[in-house]
Amino acid sequence: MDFEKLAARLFPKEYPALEWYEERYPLRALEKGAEVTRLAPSPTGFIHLGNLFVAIANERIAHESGGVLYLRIEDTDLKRKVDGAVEAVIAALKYFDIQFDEGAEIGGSDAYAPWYQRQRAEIYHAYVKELVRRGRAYPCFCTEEELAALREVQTANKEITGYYGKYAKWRDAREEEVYAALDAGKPYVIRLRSMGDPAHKFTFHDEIKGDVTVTENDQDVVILKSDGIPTYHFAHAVDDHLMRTTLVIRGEEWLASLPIHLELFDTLGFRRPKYGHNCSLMKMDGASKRKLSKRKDPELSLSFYRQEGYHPYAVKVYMLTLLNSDFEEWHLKFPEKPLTEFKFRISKMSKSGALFDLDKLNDISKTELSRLSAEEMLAFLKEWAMEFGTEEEKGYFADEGYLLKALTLCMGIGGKKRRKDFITAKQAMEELRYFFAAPARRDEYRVDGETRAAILSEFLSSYSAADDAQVWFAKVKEVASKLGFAAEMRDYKADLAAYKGSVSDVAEVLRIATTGRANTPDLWTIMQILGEECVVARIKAAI
RNA sequence: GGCCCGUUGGUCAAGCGGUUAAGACAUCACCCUUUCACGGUGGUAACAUGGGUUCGAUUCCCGUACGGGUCACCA
Repeated sequence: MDFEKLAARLFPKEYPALEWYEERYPLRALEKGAEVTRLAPSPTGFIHLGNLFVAIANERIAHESGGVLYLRIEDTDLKRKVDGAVEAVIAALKYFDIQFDEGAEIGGSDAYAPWYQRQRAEIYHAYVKELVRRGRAYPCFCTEEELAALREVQTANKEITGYYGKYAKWRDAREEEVYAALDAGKPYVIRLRSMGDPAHKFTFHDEIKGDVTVTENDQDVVILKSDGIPTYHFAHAVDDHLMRTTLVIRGEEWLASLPIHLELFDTLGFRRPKYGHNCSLMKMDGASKRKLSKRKDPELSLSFYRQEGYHPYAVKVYMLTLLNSDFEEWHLKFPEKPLTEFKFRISKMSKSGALFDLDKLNDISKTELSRLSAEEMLAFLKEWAMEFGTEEEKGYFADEGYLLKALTLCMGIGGKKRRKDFITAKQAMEELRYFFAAPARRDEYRVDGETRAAILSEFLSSYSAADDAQVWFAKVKEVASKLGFAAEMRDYKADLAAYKGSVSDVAEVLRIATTGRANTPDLWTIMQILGEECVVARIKAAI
């Protein structure tokens, strides 16, 4: 077989010599030890927690080592492409504070562009042509049906499935056959002529998994699809080499195809990058664990967390606690320190998959939200409400001073005495509702209507917004004793039968009448914020 | 099914041949308290399993079980 002739036939176009690409995309001038990492999503428009998980690891390692994080778009599969997906992915990652240095739509250096694989077709062709010329790649005219039939036979014979060795029909096809097929205009793919020996196993050092045994690849994998676009495997090799990636951190689902990638790097004469295959985030599905899936877990998409109003910082903190086991302790010790000061290490990443724990995320969210200053909280709530809130909720921001007051005095935001009432912005807006709207009663009264009316009227008769907290509560106690409730909890507990209830029952009636709910922050404070007129009106309405 | 990876409380996890086997979340009890939230104190709860190696194995080796990943012209 005349490979030179075949290469010219397959790729009539003259491409620059491969050395030209090496010079066009030179080694990056970075400090020793600096890692170049990347995120390479395919534009399906869907990005979930698992993607963020990997993204944070890549970002931390690149930036902590003084390196670079870039964004490449793997749009080689037309079937999966969704319009506007790239923008959606970038927006989602930006929301969670993933800072790229360069890449698609990032606006940094374009020295290693283009960033979309579809725009890199010529580069791939130049390399494939060279491979054909060297006899290391060849055209294959098998149809999908033929390949499916082959798979069936192999499965029936309990052999390894795939296109390899004696099953690689076009691997050593005669020249006439190849040209006949070409002349007939048959569609074809280009395959790698693998030189691997499946009997040969070797140890590969993975940055996360440690030493793993891998078997040499002997599959003549497709490197160029019939539409002239490379498969992931080939694009990975060419792009990560030319973009000078030093460390590839990706999901462990890629570990199985590592032998292919290694052979590709080697036959192309590229220096292999380091690899770290991290475990996927898992989720309980009935009684068993399984990795997060785009299709099955829409509630795990990043947009879901935005809609719910989880604070991006909290999500990031949670991801980091899963990513590096000692992060949680560090963050507990230095809650004020910026996350970037934590010594993130790839070696501290877990080898086994972690189960996503919503309880834990919620706890972290409450804590982080309670640490926000009132102004930060206001800004956070506003941003969320303007995008996802109801019209009513948007209206809460008409008087920001009032909302700020409610947040500070009542919810204890930004103060010393912190409450942890809120998990999400969505929930916070619901909790804040009674500051703005007449209470829709959510919780039921426990005392009967008659007593209730008596309590409320009695309270109203002496209520004054000018009273301080002590005086106010003393008056509530008076109402209690007047109506047969214990003014002191101590007395009540000592002799349950002697009273109709305690002052807490009286307070509950007042609380529900003014806010609609049995559980709220300090009632006196709430009344101070609402103002006398409003309180009186609400209580009257309740009577 | 073949190949690869993993297995410490319900969950995330420290541990790297000798420990009363950390810590966090969840859970339970109590304290604080006009409710809730916060905070405090304490409790329940774990080395998958069988063999080795060793004076001694959670830790090292082998098998078994269980869980996960992967076997495309998808990434």
